[in-house]
Amino acid sequence: MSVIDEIKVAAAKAIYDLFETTVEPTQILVNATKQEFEGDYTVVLFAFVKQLKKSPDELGQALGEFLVKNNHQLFTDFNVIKGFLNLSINHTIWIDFLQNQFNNPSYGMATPSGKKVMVEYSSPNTNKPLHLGHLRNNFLGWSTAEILKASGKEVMKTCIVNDRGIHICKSMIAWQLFGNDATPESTHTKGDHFVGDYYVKFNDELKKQIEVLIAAGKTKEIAEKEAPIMQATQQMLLDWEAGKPAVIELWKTMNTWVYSGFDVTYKSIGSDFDKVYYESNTYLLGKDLVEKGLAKNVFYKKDDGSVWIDLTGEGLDEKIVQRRDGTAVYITQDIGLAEQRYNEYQAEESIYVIGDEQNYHMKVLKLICQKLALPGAHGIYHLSYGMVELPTGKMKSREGTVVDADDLVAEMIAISKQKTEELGKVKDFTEAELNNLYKVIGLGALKFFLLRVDPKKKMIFNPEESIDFHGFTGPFIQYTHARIKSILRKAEGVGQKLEGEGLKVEGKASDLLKLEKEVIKHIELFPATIAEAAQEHDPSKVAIYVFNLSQLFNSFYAQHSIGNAESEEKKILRLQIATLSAQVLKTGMSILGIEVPERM
RNA sequence: GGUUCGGUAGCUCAGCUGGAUAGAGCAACUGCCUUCUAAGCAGUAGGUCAUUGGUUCGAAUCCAAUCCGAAUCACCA
Repeated sequence: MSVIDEIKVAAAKAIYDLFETTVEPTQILVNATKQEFEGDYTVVLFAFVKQLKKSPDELGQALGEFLVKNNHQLFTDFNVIKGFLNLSINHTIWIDFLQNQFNNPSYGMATPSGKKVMVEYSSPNTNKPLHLGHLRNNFLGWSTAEILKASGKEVMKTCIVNDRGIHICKSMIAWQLFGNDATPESTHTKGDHFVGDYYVKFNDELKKQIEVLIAAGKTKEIAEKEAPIMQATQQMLLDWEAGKPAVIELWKTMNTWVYSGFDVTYKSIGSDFDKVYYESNTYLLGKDLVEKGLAKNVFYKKDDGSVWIDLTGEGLDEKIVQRRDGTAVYITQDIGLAEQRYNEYQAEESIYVIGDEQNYHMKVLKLICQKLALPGAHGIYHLSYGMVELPTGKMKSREGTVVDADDLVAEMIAISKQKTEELGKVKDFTEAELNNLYKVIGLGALKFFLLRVDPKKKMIFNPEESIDFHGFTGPFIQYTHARIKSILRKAEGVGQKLEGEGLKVEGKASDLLKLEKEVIKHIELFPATIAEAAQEHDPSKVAIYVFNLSQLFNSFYAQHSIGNAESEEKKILRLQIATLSAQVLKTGMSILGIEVPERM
């Protein structure tokens, strides 16, 4: 139990003992005491003033006296200021905590609860390379999954690849027309970029053909439909659905190219999946659910044969679930896939990491699943994230303003290389060690930048200014970790003492210095932070936490010598603080998907 | 037009289940490397928390209205 929880329980008991009034511990508000007041944690009293018919000062005084008297192992002192009961925590609490945890490599990890969660993230199109928006999606999904694991859940990461449909046929047609049998190998191009280039070529050609038709007097709409390249694409989609061997063969070949490219990118950014679904396998799902829905009167049929659901009662619109020709629409596939995944895995929560442009779609999806009474419906959760925009506005592929994921990663690594060389601290590293370090720092900066803000907020990415290596950044935390490890290496001789009998407190606990205590207190909040981040599906909580811990440790470091502490006892205490700080920074960063180097 | 989300320092963001004098980072300015890594630390300056009203001991936080911005409301996916 965390210290804050202990305070809540003690305060609830005190209120019961003093006033014979039952108050739930969760109703008691406990905050960190503001710097300018004496104390560690503060109980806010106003909430109980009416209920207990006491003035805030009276109540605080009575409660404070009772708590200090009856919980002297927890509290040492108190003061009451304007309705706030400030409590000083017994230093032995912090020392004991430190003694128990400093050598625990899994500190912060909750015990497994056996509860299953599925996280779907990264839903790439096989006609476009990954871009900056995908990076936010990938980092968010991956990190959310790790945070859930750390909070005790069993997590399955999944991906759904959008590998079929009219847009996929576009790059296939363009390759047939303009490819001249070129391959990624023959052109030395990464497979996903190779295919993506043909998608661009398709659009260029289409534009030309439309202009010709418009010049011949057609309207824009008609020209778009009648353009020969578009008609060829429509035909190819029909051929694909009919399973025409030549088309399937081409489709498979080009997909292979794309996947080999994606693999390289996913590997470099650390994304992995326990299960990958392909839309070409799932796009026919959900049809039987349409029948069931009709039977249950959840859906209804219009005169033309199309099937709909009326969600106007929920403040939404009418939504089509099956076309008049009997084919399924996008949302129908999603319903079918939701059902299939629940049947396969029975996750109690199913998290979809998808951009906020699909808020409406996801709301409808969940509602329909609930109305159909699918077993997993209740657990559907849309982890909605805001778009990543450039200072010039939204990224637009037509205007060439899309920030490519591979390019960006390469640029980050180049910047970290340049900065590292300027500082010149790791000149003895081997070539391989250096390259690894550049990658760790560059990717760390990028991931931290994309994860440190609230997922649901849209963010602006300024390539020139956004990526800094100072302040609230990944490298700042990596640096703090590296510096701690340097100290620990130099103090290796006292390692046995650290792990042996440990620190003797013997009534000297009261001489915990302010910054020593502040660092320990913050470390003590780590499990609660993970639990909160898991609860809210919000990695930024962890990013902010590790940043604050780094700041605190750096202040501590600047003010107090660790290796040359005033006494042997202090030295051991500070080494333990340093050890546990490094441990927590490493764990915290690792669940964000960021490595921390031993040296930098 | 309907729905949803957002508006906090010059910039990027925390804080939002109501609590003490609204916090960080960047940028600007001052100091600190002959003792553990200065990718650091200490400090100065910078705010009508979009606006107006309401709820109450107390509002950046809750409610209402207004203004501004975004997303979405396809027999596309």
